[in-house]
Amino acid sequence: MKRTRVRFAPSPTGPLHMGGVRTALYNYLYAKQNGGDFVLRIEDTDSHRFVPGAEKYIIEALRWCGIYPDEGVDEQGNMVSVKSERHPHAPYRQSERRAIYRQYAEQLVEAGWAYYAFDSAESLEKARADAEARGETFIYNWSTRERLCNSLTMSAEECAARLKESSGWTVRFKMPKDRIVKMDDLIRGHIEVNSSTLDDKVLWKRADELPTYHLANIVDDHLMEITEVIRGEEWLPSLPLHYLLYEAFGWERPRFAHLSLLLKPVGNGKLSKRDGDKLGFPVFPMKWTSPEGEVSHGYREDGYFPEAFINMLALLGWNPGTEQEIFSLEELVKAFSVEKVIKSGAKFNPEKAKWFNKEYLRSKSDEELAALWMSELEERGVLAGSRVLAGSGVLAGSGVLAGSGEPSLATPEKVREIVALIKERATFVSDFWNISWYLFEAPKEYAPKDVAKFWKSENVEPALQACKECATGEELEEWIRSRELPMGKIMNCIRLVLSGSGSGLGIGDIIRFIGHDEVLRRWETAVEVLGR
RNA sequence: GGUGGGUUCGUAUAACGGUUAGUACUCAAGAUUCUCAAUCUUGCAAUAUGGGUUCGAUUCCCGUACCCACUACCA
Repeated sequence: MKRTRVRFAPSPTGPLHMGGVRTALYNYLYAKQNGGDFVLRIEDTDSHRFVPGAEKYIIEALRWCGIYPDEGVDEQGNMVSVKSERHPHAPYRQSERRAIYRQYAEQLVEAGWAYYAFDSAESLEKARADAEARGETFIYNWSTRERLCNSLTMSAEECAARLKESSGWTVRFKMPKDRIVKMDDLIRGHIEVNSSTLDDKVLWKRADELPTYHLANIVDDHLMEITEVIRGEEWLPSLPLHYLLYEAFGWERPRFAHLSLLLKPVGNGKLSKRDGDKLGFPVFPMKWTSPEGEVSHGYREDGYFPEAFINMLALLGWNPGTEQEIFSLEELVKAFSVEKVIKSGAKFNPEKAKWFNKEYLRSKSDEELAALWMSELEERGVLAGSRVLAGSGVLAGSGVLAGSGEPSLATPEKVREIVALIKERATFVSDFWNISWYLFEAPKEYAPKDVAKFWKSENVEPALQACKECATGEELEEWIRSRELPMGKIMNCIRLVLSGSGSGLGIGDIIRFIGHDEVLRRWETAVEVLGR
């Protein structure tokens, strides 16, 4: 049995988007499930579209997701250029492999599977325009190659002379006429295409003296002993070419699986960078700043847990056939199967992404969540031991957590207790503050709508009296009940005083955290601001 | 235009050719609570379309419509 080897081969033309992450994930799951290798290869044969930083971003993004390539990337997160036991197929960047490809292009020409073409960009453009004028479509293949400028239409001498000139040349694949190419896809099943409809694809580019994707890809997949190619659907139309290339080289071909595309949440079409910015959700795993300075959101910075992100992505276009929805990476490795990958494109649903994060958030321990929240609390200056407000150098004195009666700051212990109280109400750690800020600071203003509703003397007087006499939520309830006063109205009046609005945590909980003295202090402020 | 792929509630999806077409998200209602959130219960809501094969079709075949991808010396 051959060892399973798959690869993820992105092009560093920009940040990896979530569709790319999903492709990488499926490859990774497939490799691990079969005890095989997951290789990362960088396909940078397009020198014009190269974007600095993109490669680094891709590697970092995969690491954030917990996807570590077995081959191609070293422990420091750099692409490997030198062969070693761990990385026997180095280099893994195609630009560093340029010397390898040339011979294969020539081999194909010698074997009659390809030919040299000398047509200028202008002449091809003209041919296209002429065809269009006649209402036809120009296609460089069996139907036209006899009339164009290539090694098939000129003498060997002339061709040799042309090759010596600096004018440049390309190598084109000589797509056979009328061959039914029979293909099999792990996801889509059997597919047949008549080769007559295909064109003579350029294999070797004159422009930068590099192979095109098609050549480099097949050569590298062969050299790197790839057994399964799992890639995006956009490659399906070139699958016949790739089949024929394997045949031309006489190589055993890998098995193929073409993944459907990720579609935008509304309307049609594939998910693009623009949609995210427009509809307010990230399409990238991490924040990305383009060389021009344009910033795009990332799941990481927006507060998503990598496990939630990965889980959500895994179920977008695949499901195990059971009703389980929450999967760890290890569970995904066990449950995944390419055959169950959905054929049709999946519209991405940002709401569901949030739901996943919420699920993961509540499954985390209070300690872990508290730890994640600490830096924000520190910046806000409400933490015991962090006296200085970030940037301002002002002493933090507004913290009022229960204790001595003097304004006091939150201890890690308190923070953990607060987290336990609020985590079920949050989707992100960044929601915590909005939910619980009034446990750390006294409200400075009061929601007008709730003031109008609850700040009435028939509520205010008993509410104040109750707060003076009771130290806990239970006592308060008993106090109100025994006097047969309207519970909701009185409680909301108190909540208004304590939190500045008519909605939020339970009164008992608030009092427990801020203490009785602080309750009375907040009453003083409220009466001052709102009158009686 | 050509070639290929696709089509089950709004979204993601389930259903050996036999199910009251299931589940989750969203939404709505009710329960609960001092409010909100959470939670629980209930509800709304789908097999694109026309033929065929079959005792029986979401499932198999053909046509149509619609959507997507590809159609570069991009990947």
